[in-house]
Formats: sequence, C-alpha cells, structure tokens
Amino acid sequence: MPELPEVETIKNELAPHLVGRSFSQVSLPYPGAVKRPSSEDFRRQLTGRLVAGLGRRGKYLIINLDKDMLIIHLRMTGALLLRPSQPDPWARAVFRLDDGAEIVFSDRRKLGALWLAEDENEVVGKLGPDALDPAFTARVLARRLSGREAPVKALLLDQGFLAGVGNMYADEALWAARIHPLRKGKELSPGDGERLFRAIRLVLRTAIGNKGASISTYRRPGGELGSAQNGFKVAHLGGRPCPECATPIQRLALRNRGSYFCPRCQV
DNA sequence: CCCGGAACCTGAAGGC
DNA sequence: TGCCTTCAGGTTCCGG
Repeated sequence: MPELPEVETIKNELAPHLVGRSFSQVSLPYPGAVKRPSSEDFRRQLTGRLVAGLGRRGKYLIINLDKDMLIIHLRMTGALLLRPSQPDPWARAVFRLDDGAEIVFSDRRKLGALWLAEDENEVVGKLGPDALDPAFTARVLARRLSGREAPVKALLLDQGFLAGVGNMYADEALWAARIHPLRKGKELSPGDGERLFRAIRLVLRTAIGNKGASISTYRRPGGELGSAQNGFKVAHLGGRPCPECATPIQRLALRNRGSYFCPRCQV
C-alpha cells in the first residue's frame, strides 16, 4: 500500500520523465477517478500544461504545473506506470506527454483519486504535519499526543494527526519504539514520545532508501518492486518470531486493520 | 473536538 | 468444483 516512502519513491523516479514536459493528451477510462473539477474540465484544463516540478504532502503526490497543480492519491492499489508493456485492465487515467511517453494511473480497486487544483490546500489543507518535514519534531509529537484518549496506533493512522504514516509503517515504528499499539496517546511518557519520534523518522527514511515496500500491489513507475518489506520486523508477520525476543508476533484488529506487534517487547 | 464504525471498492484466499 | 465469506486498508462521512 502506498504510504509516504512509496509516494516519495514514485515522486523521485517520475520526476526525470515529467519535469519540463507537457501533457499532450489525457484520457479517462474511469472518469470517476477525478474528484475535482468535472472529468471533462479536468481533461481539457490539463491538456497542454507544462510540468514545473513534483512535490509530496503526506501520501499525496503533487505535480506542479505552469498553472494549477495535479494532485494524485494512490490509496490502496494505485500505481503510476511508465510505458506499460501490456495493455492495463486497471488503467483509470492515461497521460500522454509531448515526448511520446505515457504515464498510466492504474488502480485495481478504484479507490485512488485525482484533482486539478489552483491551491494545494483545497485538497491537502486538513493534513497534519508531514512526517518528514523538519517542522515535525519530538516536541510537536508530544504536544499532539497529550490529552488524546485514542490508541496511539489510531492516532498514527490519522492523517490529520500526522501525514504520511500508514498501517505498515505505524506497526514498524511502534515496534522499534517498544510501544504497544493500544496505549492511549495521553499515557505515553516523554521518553516514549521521543523514542516514537525517532522510530518514525528512521523507519520512513530506511524505507525510502529501499524504494518502498511491495507487500501487495505496489510497483515503482518502471514496474520494479521495492525492497523495504525485506527489512520489516513485525508488519504482516503474524506468528513469526520477534527479531528481538523470538516471541511470536501477534495480530489484533484495530479499526478493521490488522495490527502486528510483539506482546513481550511492546508494552 | 474527540472517537469509533461503516462505506467506498475489487480481487485473493480460505471454508465448506 | 464452486459458492460464500472474510480480509486487505487509505480516506471520508456519520452518529454518539
């Protein structure tokens, strides 16, 4: 599932193909993928636009244009693929560039979303601090945790609390910080908060270095897999021994999501 | 504001 | 073999 490291990888690998190019043709096999404006206006207004640069806020990819910006969220199964060799049955939008290249927005479950916006805050305005933004510090995290009754895992998944962390990396960060996923935000000590902050940064940076995690459908723009999943300690590893103490990793359901943790290390 | 649950989606996997 | 249920989880919406 694309979380911050996956979107960052896609941004980095797509940029050389996109920056300085313009969109010569946009087609929408699934117009429902466009959230704003209407799919017809989206197509018309995007055609001919020049790409100035790529950015990211949380899990949102932001393609800055000479006017306006194209914002893409991949949700669960979305991918942006360069020149797919086979016809893609899950193509929801196809962007042809002025050099003949094609970028296909492929999304099996149709949960992904596209916007054309004048100001990014129309789309990402309610996000919390980006997990890799220098403005996000241990002090900021501690302040945001204070007084919160919700389980810390639920807070990490709330993009209004912190933008970029999803289910996999929340589990990895909580394991690295030795914090049980059900601990309430307000019950975390200053030491817990400091360890959690460092764990979040380390886990995300390591995953970016490994070009993201291909747990299920994630592919990089060239079709390659990421390798971050090979370094996972607990995420999706129910029943396997904890790398620290060999206790079997447990799974619990939190908000309809699988949460993996070590019942001995994480208290 | 805070919290938890359902809905949106489709394909894979498992039970019987 | 085939039908049915469950699971996968990022986000938004809604009710308490």
